[in-house]
Amino acid sequence: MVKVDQVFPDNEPLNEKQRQIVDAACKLFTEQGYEVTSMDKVAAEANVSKRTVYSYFDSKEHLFCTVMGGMCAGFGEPSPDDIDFSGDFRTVLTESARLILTKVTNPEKLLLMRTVVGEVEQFPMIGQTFWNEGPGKMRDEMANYFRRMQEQGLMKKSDPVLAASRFQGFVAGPFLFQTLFSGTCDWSQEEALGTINDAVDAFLRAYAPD
Amino acid sequence: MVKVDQVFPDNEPLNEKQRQIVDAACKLFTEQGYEVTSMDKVAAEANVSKRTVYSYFDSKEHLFCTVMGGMCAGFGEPSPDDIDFSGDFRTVLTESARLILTKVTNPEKLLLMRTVVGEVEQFPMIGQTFWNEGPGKMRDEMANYFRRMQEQGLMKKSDPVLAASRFQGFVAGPFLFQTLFSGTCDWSQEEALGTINDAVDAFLRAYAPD
DNA sequence: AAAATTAGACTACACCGTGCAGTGTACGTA
DNA sequence: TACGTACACTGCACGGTGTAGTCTAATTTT
Repeated sequence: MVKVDQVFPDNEPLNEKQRQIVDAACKLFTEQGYEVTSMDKVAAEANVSKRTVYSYFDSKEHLFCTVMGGMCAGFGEPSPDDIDFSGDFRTVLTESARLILTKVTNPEKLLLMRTVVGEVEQFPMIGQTFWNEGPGKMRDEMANYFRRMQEQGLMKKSDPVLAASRFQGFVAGPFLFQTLFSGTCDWSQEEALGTINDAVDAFLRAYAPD
Repeated sequence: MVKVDQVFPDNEPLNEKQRQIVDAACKLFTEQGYEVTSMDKVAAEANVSKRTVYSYFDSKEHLFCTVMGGMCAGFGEPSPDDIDFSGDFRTVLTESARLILTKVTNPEKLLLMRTVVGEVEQFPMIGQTFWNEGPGKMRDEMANYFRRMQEQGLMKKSDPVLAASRFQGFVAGPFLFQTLFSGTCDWSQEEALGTINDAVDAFLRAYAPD
């Protein structure tokens, strides 16, 4: 089993052929999953011979872990580190909600999420990486922020990690659950982004300091 | 493509062999997914010859849709219909949160959820069925309840469907997202159930009438 | 010229779905 | 009791297909 942290071992930029292969693999793996995607399809989609694919990647597993590791890192962008946590509570929550919703309503990121969920049983490291780079990181950053806010008396006392995940669920749940499970969604991307104020207002009512 | 609503066409009880096959298929499909599960494995797990499997199910697709349809129906149990919506707001919310969390922390139901997410691209009907029997039904029942509460002035005015999905995300998000994406969870099942009051209190603060 | 890349054949294997000969069992008939 | 029959089931082999990964000889690029 190839480990995700073995991929991209150095920071050498990918050459053109590698780029084509990785792009094709990203597309096919996220659209069809690991099993259904064959190395022949990858080579064809990349306009490259199968032998060239194998000259850069030892095996299908290796290729899969490489591209998934890269996409998990990409999922983390834009990063919660970019959020300005110095504004007032409402502003920070609004900015955070926007970050969450742009990801959760992005079609490519949704394909990635679906693939991660579908393959995490066979490739546990992928799930760990995705979580650590994406929702887990966001959750922990927000939890730290909530902790500071509570210490300053600007937020109701409560478990910061739990509150942070509740915020994520509160903001993203309505769109993410339906999209993941049913493959469709009652709301468009614009409608989803239009619910940010509603979510922030409600969350503020729940977590305003006593 | 076999449609889910073609499965279990009549209500004849399954005989013993059928039961063995369906049980084995449920186990393997949810543990490994559609592609990795072979009909030979199903037959072996069911202690039945492959020929017998094919005497009851025309194809692998047919078997998959049958067992997934059955499991989606099973996911709906216990049903939101069983909730007593006549109690006060807090009681109904607590009961609903318990229903959600017992499902979301149930290992077998988690395997089913993961499989649905993973295969919904290849089998869209499965996703529809799962949604309609499970989270979608719960959401709509709660939305109707919220609408009635708002009409009676017992709940803050807001989009009932959105509020219902927010409730689901608020209650289940902290555990479901991490379990689905990373394959692990920071909280045990007991700890998750222990957060019900916290969730209900916070939700009540957010949606108390003006 | 040397290195990279190509197309395509090839191996070894797994899988889906079928065909078939033979076994076990229940039940009806002499 | 003895026989015959219907029927479900088994075990195994097989055709056709798809796939991971290798090999080679030719071609292109540097």
